[in-house]
Amino acid sequence: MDRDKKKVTLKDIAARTGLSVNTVSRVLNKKPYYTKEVEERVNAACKELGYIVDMNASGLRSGSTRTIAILYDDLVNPFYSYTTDIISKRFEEHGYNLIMFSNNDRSPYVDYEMMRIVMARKPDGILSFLEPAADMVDFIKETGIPFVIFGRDGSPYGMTGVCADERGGGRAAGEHLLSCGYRSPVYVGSWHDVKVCLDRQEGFAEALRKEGVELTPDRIFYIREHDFAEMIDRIAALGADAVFCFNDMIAFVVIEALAERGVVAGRDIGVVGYDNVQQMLKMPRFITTIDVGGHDFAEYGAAAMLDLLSGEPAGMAPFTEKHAPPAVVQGDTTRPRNA
Amino acid sequence: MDRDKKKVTLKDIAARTGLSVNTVSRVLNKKPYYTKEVEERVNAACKELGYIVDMNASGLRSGSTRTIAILYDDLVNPFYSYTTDIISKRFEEHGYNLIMFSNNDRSPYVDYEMMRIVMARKPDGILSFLEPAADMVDFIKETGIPFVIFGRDGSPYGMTGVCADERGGGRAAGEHLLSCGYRSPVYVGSWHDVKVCLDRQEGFAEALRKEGVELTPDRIFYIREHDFAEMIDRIAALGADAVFCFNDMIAFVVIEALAERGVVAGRDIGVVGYDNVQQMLKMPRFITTIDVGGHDFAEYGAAAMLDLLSGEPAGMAPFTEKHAPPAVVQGDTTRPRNA
DNA sequence: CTGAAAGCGCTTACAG
DNA sequence: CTGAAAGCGCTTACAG
Repeated sequence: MDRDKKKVTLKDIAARTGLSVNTVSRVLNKKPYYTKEVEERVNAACKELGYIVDMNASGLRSGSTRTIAILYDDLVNPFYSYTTDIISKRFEEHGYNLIMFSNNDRSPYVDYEMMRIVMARKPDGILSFLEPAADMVDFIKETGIPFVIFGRDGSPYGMTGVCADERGGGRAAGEHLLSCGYRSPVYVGSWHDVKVCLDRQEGFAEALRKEGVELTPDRIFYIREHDFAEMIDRIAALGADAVFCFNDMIAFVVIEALAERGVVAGRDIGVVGYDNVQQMLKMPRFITTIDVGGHDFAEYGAAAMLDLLSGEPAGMAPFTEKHAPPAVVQGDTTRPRNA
Repeated sequence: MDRDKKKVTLKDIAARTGLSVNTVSRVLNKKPYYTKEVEERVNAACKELGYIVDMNASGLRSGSTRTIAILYDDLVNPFYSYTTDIISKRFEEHGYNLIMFSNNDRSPYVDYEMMRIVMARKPDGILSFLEPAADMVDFIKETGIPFVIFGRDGSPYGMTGVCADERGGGRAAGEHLLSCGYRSPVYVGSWHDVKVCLDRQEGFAEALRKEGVELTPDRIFYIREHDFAEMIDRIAALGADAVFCFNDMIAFVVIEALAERGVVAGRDIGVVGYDNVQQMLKMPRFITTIDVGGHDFAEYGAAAMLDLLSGEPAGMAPFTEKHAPPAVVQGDTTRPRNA
């Protein structure tokens, strides 16, 4: 293993073995037609010289870079980092590496500026935690690159999306709050135009309506579109007795802000989040949340992408058909109230 | 913007403008020597045809791929995802993209198998949350690729490492536990051979010793090397009244396991973590932990890498010289005891 | 200021 | 079964 400071290329292996670069390449890529003896000579020389393939050169010629782009807005949310961790491991097993692209929290959308940077890397596939902007849908399809939207419904775009039963999750949250005796809840979403956000909202409203509680527009907030302090003030002013949040990260900041006003979650107000990130972090249970089965969900997303990459249609059964529906995980932030 | 399904290359722009690919390339890379008129023609054609550079081809020829490799073992730990998020944003501003490499939690080390896969991508720089394995130090140096170890001391390897005052953090934890009246603490580290883990341990032991409390070997555990259940049993059997954990993620599982045995953190036993991940997640404060200033720390790491990439020596002042020392953040998991 | 040629390190046809 | 040639899409010297 006497490696040189200068980089070792196929040419060096060819010279060392007396073979052509062509043959060396064929052996390393396990293409048919070479003798056992040649194979051993090549492998010995590679080991001896410390040969490492250049995937950039390989990708340029072959058209496949063996990379997957991951598009996200907030890696700190454990829902994303947990999913990314699992997905990256699965991809690495298949010889793919992940390239990360953050939209710097600008919006919940993949826009042209972002796609430019992504396309410059010529990924074999794109896994996005963001929905495509309306004017990007055709662009993305025309690239011909497998595109999987994770945690978002793909059907509005005619794309492969991996999501769970979002309405069902919202309903579960609503039913839980009602069963605890909360009668005056509000919803805190992320963005008004993100479909999963609306799905959870509608499922939530549906469950409330069934019991005669109306989720009127003044009880619906989008944290990314409101001034935060003002939003908290209005929730307090409404005399809300419960908050259903689009996800746990939103719930955390809401709980914190309410606490600063002396309103304690679980005691003075009920709070339900979504995603069960405390389990992903192996934290002691704290928040009442909706669990969609994060581990299986991530695996399912990885499988969807690998299917597309192997040229198969994304004809997977929806996640909800093969897995348990979203379920309430009871924490300290909701409790039965004296009616 | 009538883009074609087939990819648009410099050749197409050259044909469209009547210039050579050479000139087009020079304009796009803002190399000196071209007229304003040529520049405008090139830009118009690029926009019209939807040209996007191929960074693989560019990197192959120029020798710089504009990518940074990130090496990690556990992206779910918010200390890593938070840092990665900040670093990736900073790098993207400078035209670099991140490629992720997980060692699948095998060990706290970068080994040859991992470096092979990394090197195949020809990154311009490597930012590692893992220390290099002993036999990898020379190999890594010989690559000539800027290598920054984040959250780890680089000096044992003669490499650039970004870490805070780890001994000081351990001391702070020890002093805090003593000041609360805990007299019989244990330490739960990660791996016995990771320097920061030992540094925190030694700082901790030092603070205890000063007050006549000895951290004997039977009171030191490494979670990655012990059977977990057995470790918890032994902590209970020792009659420990406090636990200092290497980081918050370890503290979380320890708190959970103790709770299952009816030992409640904050009530029956004091627990101190490290990193203040609850703040990174904007969660309500829960655990007592040591804060090193995560945001500045990440920025500092990004700056160290960017310095190296621009050819400057990594002659930065140690993080601790320019920032506040590690400090205790009081949570619910420790409280003053009746002496 | 612009262009023709060479070459980065591979893989892909195509010959033999 | 192996090799010589071409080419992926760029950028880098080098001419003019």
